[in-house]
Parts: sequence; C-alpha cells; structure tokens
Amino acid sequence: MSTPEKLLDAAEYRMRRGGYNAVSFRDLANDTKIKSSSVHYHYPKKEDLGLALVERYAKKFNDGLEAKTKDAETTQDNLKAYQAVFRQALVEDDAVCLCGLLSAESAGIPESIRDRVQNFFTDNIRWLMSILPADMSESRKRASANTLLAGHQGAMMLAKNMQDNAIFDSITDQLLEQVI
Amino acid sequence: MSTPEKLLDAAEYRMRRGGYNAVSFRDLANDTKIKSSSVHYHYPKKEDLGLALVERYAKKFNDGLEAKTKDAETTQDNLKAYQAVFRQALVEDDAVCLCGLLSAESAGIPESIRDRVQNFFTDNIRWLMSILPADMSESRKRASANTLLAGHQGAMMLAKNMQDNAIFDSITDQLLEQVI
DNA sequence: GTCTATAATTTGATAGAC
DNA sequence: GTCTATCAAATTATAGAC
Repeated sequence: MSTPEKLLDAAEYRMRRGGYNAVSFRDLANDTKIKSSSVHYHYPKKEDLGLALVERYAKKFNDGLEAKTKDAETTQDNLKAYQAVFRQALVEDDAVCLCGLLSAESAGIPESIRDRVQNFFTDNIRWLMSILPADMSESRKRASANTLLAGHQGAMMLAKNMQDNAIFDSITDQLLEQVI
Repeated sequence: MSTPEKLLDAAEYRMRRGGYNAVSFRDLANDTKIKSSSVHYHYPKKEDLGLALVERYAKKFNDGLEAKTKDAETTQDNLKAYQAVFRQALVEDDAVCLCGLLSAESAGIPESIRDRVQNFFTDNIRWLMSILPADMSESRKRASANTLLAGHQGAMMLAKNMQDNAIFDSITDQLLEQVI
C-alpha cells in the first residue's frame, strides 16, 4: 500500500472517532512508521489531508452506492442499497460517517472541507430524490430525502453511542418501512 | 451574570459549533474578559469544564421538556413537546445538540464526559418509551424511541449543514406523523 | 477571584541533507 | 521520499502575589 493511502487510512480511523482535531501529524507519522516531516511531504497542510480524506470517503460512498444499485429496480431496492452502504461504513469501520461528524464540527474546520462535506450531503439528497416514486411532488421528494438522510446519520450516531449496531438496522428498517 | 455562567455560555457557544477541541482556555478568557488562569480557578481541568457544560445542557433540556409537557395528555402532545425542545436548542442557539456532537467525537473526549453524554441519550430513550402508546410492546417502544431520537439528532445536523431550520421542522414533522 | 509569570507539551509547519 | 533538526504558536496547567 502506498504511503498516502496508509496516511489516509490512519487519518480516517482517528478522525471518524475523535473528530478533525483528534488527528495530528505526529500521530499519523507514528501510525505509518515515518516522520511527521514526511507526512507533510504528502500533505503539506492539514487542510490538504482533510480534503483528500473527505474526497476519498465520498468517492468510496458513491462507488459503493453505484455498485449496490446496479440491479435495483424499485424504490425499495434503491433504499435498501442506500441503507447497506451506510451500514457497511458503520460496521466494517466501526465508526460514524466522516461527513456527519465533520458537518457537526463545521465551525472548527477549514472552509474548503466544510464546502466539500456540504457537497456530500447535497449529492445524497439529489440521489435520494432521484430514486423516490415518480408520482411524488418535488417538494415531498425533498422532504423525504431529508428525513432519510438525517435518519441514517442519526442512526449511525446512536448505534455508535450505544455500541450496538443492531440499533442502526432497527432505525433504518423503520425508516424504509414507514417513511415515504 | 456570574463568571462560571459566563464561562459556560462562552464554552457552549464554541463547543456546539466546533466541537470539544474548538474550545480553549484562552478563548474563554478573552470571551469573558478575564485571564486564562482565572478560568482555571473556576474549572481546574478542561474535563471539569466539559462535564459542567454537559450537565447544564442536559438539565436545561430536561427542564424544558418537563415545562412543555406540563399539560400534555396524548402521545402526540408529548412528541410535539419533545420536538419543540430540540427546535428551541437549534433555533435559539443556532447550533446543533451538544450531546449529539460530543457523542460523535466520543474517542476524543474524556471518559467522564463520554459517560455523561451517553446518559443524556439513555434518558431520552427512557422518556420517549414512557410516553409512547401503552399498547405497544416494550421492544417496539424501544425501536420507535431510537428512531425518534436519531431522527431529531440527524434533523438538527442537516438543518445546520444546509443553514435552513425549516429542514428540521420538515423532518421531525414527518417523523411525528409517520413513525409509530 | 483575579492577576502576572511561567512551565511542559503538543501541534502545524519548514529548511536542508541524503 | 524520507530523514534530522528546528521553530513558532497554541494549549493545558500551576505557583504565588494582590
């Protein structure tokens, strides 16, 4: 694995657990067995690192969504895929959504990262609206997309807080059944 | 206003926008026009400050809930009150829930604060279960309580991210209508 | 309770050799 | 690309005078 990849892995691990300021160059250096000055070679400023991290996270999320919706036909198929991508992020990494966390810390992070995080959310909403039933009005689509996104983010947060991933399943199943 | 109150106000303002590490003793000192060593007189360790802040936040939340449910009779009355307390925290302070944010930053904060935050959530769930219809099973009560809590937290997060408090209303109205 | 002074550590960042 | 060496600033925290 390349050094930048190792660095992003280490940074993602730390950031998704403790937030933006829970990641320091020295921590990443220790994690990857190089010196902190070498970390700066790959990511000169912390903002560069954070931006690359959100970029990679969003790409992985969107790629996962695309893969899982390949054979999706109904709205429920697509929503199951949406749920599965967040579930994978929660269960495989045992951590909350990077963008959810950074969004909450909004005032404490560089503007460029804040903007990129917001983009992740608007992309989520646009995609959700695109797969909701065609006979729904645009405004009802938007309302339900917001509820689904918020519900999934909250579900990750609560599951992590209670250390019980079944809570994520319970909440998101209920959303998929009852929210239109 | 007493100095501790001023300090907690300043700390809450900063922490609910940028997270635990976005609050420094020097910032608080500048905010309140005293020196950072004087801040330490009131809150010797940062952990003391953080704990007092979560304590005050939880008390204000629970007091608000109690006040707003004084004349509540139905489950919907109580849920409207629950929604209103979070709404007030979002709109009046123009910030997300302190406990939601700290929960997300869980690995980056002292254990005592982490525990107190988790307590906020278990209290929320217990209360929600207590006001749900008596004919629901305990497990269905728990599932719906989780969904409602997660939904409200996610709604605050998304409303703040999109800078549109109407999103909070839209999401939580939908939850109150459709989630049982 | 607040101040001055200061210590100890951490952090983001740079210069220059190899 | 990685290293050694180093820096300036920020941060948490304490001692002791007023």
